[in-house]
Amino acid sequence: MATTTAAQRREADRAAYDAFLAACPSRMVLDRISDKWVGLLLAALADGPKRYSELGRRVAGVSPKMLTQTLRGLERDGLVEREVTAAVPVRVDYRLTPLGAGLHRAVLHVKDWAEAHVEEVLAARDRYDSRADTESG
Amino acid sequence: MATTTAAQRREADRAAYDAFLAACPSRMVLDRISDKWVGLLLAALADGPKRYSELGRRVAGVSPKMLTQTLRGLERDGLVEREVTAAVPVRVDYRLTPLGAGLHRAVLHVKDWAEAHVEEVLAARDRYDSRADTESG
DNA sequence: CTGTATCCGTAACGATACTG
DNA sequence: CAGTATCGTTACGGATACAG
Repeated sequence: MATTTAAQRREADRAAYDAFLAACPSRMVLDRISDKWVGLLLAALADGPKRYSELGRRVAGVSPKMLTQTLRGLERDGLVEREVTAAVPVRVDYRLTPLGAGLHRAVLHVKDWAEAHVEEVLAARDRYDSRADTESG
Repeated sequence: MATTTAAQRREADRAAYDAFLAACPSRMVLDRISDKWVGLLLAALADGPKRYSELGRRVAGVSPKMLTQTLRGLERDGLVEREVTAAVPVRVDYRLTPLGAGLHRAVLHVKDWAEAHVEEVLAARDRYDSRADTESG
């Protein structure tokens, strides 16, 4: 009965592995910041609290659904704080918590690396693509 | 004819915005590391070169397709190097380039933050979920 | 051993309309 | 203003079979 070994082995691995990942802090955070809008939102909130609609304008292109959804996720993780002011038109402000600010700083390191090395990456990309062209021709 | 203003405005914004994002270094890198397997591969390669199948085992659960696809993306960006040894069973090793090692270090900052603050995040999450339960009850 | 090509299911995302 | 609910699409990831 070794005919399904590879597939079943992978499946078994994946089970144990998923459990492991659920407890893996870096994986959890990587998942968070990999959300399409999280990085933008963190940046948008970095220089002070913003209203819901203000955020909608700052990250240009986000739908209400994704804005709310992303904000909720961030709020759940204690990264942003939601403050409701019960005025005539309701007013809601979002702000980074200290925790959220910390994450933002960590992500900033990645951003710094990116800005410092983007040219090298782009150059590598060009080289790779040219090579691919050459080899197919 | 202002009935479609909001939608069309968003669409227009998104066009300009996508162009902007394409040139945004941090966005580009965030997109890279948001690839489900990039983080794991970076970590797997951090302590030295590995063979294709070795990587497959280290990141337990990855399919050949995703392994190759991710490796190719990394190689294209100059983050990993692929070395083929034309032996009887073909042998292929992958290693981090200096560029790739640099990115790994940047991501490590995020990992460090994650490990330092995972408990706070988890606590926040519990609090949020309890609150949600309470409010619906 | 090291991939490549194909098919398929899921889940993320986006657009829209509607509510408090 | 600040969301929520629903629907459609699409792109990502996984399984499988096959090739060099």
